[in-house]
Amino acid sequence: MSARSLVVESMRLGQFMSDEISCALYPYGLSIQQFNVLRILRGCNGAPASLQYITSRMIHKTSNTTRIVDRLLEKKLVDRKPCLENRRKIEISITSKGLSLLTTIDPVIDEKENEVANRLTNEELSTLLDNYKKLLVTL
Amino acid sequence: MSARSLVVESMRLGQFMSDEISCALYPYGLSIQQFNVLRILRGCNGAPASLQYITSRMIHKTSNTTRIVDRLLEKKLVDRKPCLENRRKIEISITSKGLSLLTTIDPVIDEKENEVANRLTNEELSTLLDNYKKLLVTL
DNA sequence: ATAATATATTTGTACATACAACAATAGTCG
DNA sequence: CGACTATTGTTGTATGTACAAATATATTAT
Repeated sequence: MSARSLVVESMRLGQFMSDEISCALYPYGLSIQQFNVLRILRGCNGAPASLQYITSRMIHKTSNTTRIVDRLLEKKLVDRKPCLENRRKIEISITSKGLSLLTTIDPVIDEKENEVANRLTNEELSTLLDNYKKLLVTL
Repeated sequence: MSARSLVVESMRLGQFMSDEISCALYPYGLSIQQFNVLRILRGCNGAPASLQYITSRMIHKTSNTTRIVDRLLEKKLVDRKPCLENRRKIEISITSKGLSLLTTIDPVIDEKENEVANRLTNEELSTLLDNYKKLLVTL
């Protein structure tokens, strides 16, 4: 009985978290995946990233990074250049417009994240994250 | 720091669970949402369900139930009839073909669910589900 | 009874997901 | 070099997600 609940409730919680963040992002015109890509790029500290690298960091591994980056390009939040050393690759980097949008959004997301996390004690939170790790092992 | 992890890791785990189930369903030509709807209908024990009822039970509340039911109809796994008492409503029920497909799939999904759940002790599992409830409260 | 409102479902559009096929380039080995 | 294979990214198609508008019917209030 609990086995089924575990799967269903984990999906439900994941969806809930996703909804909370999507909702907070709505006023800024970003989808959660677009936001995710922007944060990955910011994490590169100026170094350009390949599509492959971005994909490897995304939550939904099979989502189509090409097209998500296309939309960020249209909004001029990222730049895309061919890589000179390896012409199969492209180099993607966040623009200053992208960085400043993230700076605006950061506190909103932080607050949302804290609001949810505060429903648990620190000990509960740490135990929960430990259990996530046990569950996430891919065999 | 853990607050951000909580959100991201909850999404990651939800995605992982979803992937596991989707993958198990692949040979049967059902998406996870289609499977979900079939199980909801089976739970009705013969009583027909409205679209509204089905939507209320789904994990992704905003998904478009009309179109998911359309695909189940094409596969003849469900029936759709206008409701005589209330002509705005439609009555959806699972067909015997749908029921027998579920019977085939059940053990496969059960095994997958147990495989994941067995990574935790019963106590860990029960604590985890309790914490899910605390997190899922909609304010 | 008519108008206003609420309910139940469908349709439209943009975006995302999942999978597979394709094209271009790079690396390897005869 | 030339064929083979691997890597990197793009494109196509079907399905699903998210939101809003439209349609049809039912209910409520005047």
